[in-house]
Amino acid sequence: MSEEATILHADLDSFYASVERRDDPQLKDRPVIVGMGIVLAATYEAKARGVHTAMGCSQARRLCPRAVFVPPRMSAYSDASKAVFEIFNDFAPVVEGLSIDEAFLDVRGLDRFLGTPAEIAGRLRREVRERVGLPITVGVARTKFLAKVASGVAKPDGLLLVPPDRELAFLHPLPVERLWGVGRVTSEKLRELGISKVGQVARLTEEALISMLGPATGRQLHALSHNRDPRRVSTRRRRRSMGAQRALGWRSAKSWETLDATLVALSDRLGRRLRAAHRVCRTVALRLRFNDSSRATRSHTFLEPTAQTQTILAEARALLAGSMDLILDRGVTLVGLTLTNLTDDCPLQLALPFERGPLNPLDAVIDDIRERFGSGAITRAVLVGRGRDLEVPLLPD
DNA sequence: TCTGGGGTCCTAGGACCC
DNA sequence: TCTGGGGTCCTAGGACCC
Repeated sequence: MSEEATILHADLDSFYASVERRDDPQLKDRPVIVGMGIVLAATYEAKARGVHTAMGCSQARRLCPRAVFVPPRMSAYSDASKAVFEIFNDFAPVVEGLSIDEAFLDVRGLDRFLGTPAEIAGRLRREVRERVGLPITVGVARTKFLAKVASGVAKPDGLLLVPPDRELAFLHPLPVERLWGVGRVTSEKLRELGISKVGQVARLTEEALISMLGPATGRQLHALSHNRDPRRVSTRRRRRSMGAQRALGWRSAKSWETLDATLVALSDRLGRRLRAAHRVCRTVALRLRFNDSSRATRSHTFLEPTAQTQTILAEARALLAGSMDLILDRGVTLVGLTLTNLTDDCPLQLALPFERGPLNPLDAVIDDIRERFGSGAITRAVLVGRGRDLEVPLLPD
């Protein structure tokens, strides 16, 4: 871990709404809200009036009558995102995208070429403004966590560097909701105990936090409240699941034909995405939401991975049929499919017994494949692990 | 304050294996 | 046959993130 603040967290402000404002000069001086039905993004004038994402549009209109409502244009946002990430890549050798509109950049060791981290952050903001026409906020700190907190505090259109000797003085007065992993439930638990500031969390022992919030959350909050975050900036890990869902509207009866048509559409969409990504899945999960806001998940794991729409659809239908009682009882408002246990769709995949021993297991696997298929059979190897797959370049003998 | 669509990770119980 | 210890995989639910 670097001793200096060299990690940047760059986050586009009100991304969708800013793109709309950039593309339509008439929106310059008015609050902009993107969404149909619910709010997907809102400019800061609208947010100041209490509008936030996932809020119903009718309520947003009441709170902010002057706002212009715009339907989303996903392809425009995707293009803008690509242009911004190109700039990110000009500024740092390692860029870790977190979503369509934010990324971590590690700028250590670039002083002589590009300037100090603060100078780099300033230039990055100017470039994004000039070349793509969008406002962006950048936080700079020694850890990923603190860089993200810094950008959150500096929003909108800001730049904030937290010097290493000011970290805890900056962090401890902030509300607990700034900690990564504190959402509605954890925040309520903490506030019931009279804990509302990060500094108060930092004064608790790890054992106390674990007994209050469970091992994972307890350990994480203890570490973060002391700004202990050893994660390095690294290029994005592989996706571990792929999903699609459809809201069916509220409190109206749905026919089985409607539900089945929804499953057909979702399976088709996911099958296409899976094949386009050259991946296969082994588990299909059906997700349901009901009139009373309760949820249920039903899943099935195949023996062999698949990317076929028909296989996915058949399993989705079986899972839906198995949930008939629940659906009749509670009324369904949302249907989703999630595919997990994703792996690469390799033309040849072998699972070989893995024995511990002095021999490098990868060498043993490679030898085995060469023995069976000839020495030219292997062009690349992918080690499938829990968190990420590792691609290993192989040199010919 | 009941709401979209896309994700990640954790927990816990049961089946099964050595 | 019973009991113990250690491990993996599957399923279901939940919290959290943008």
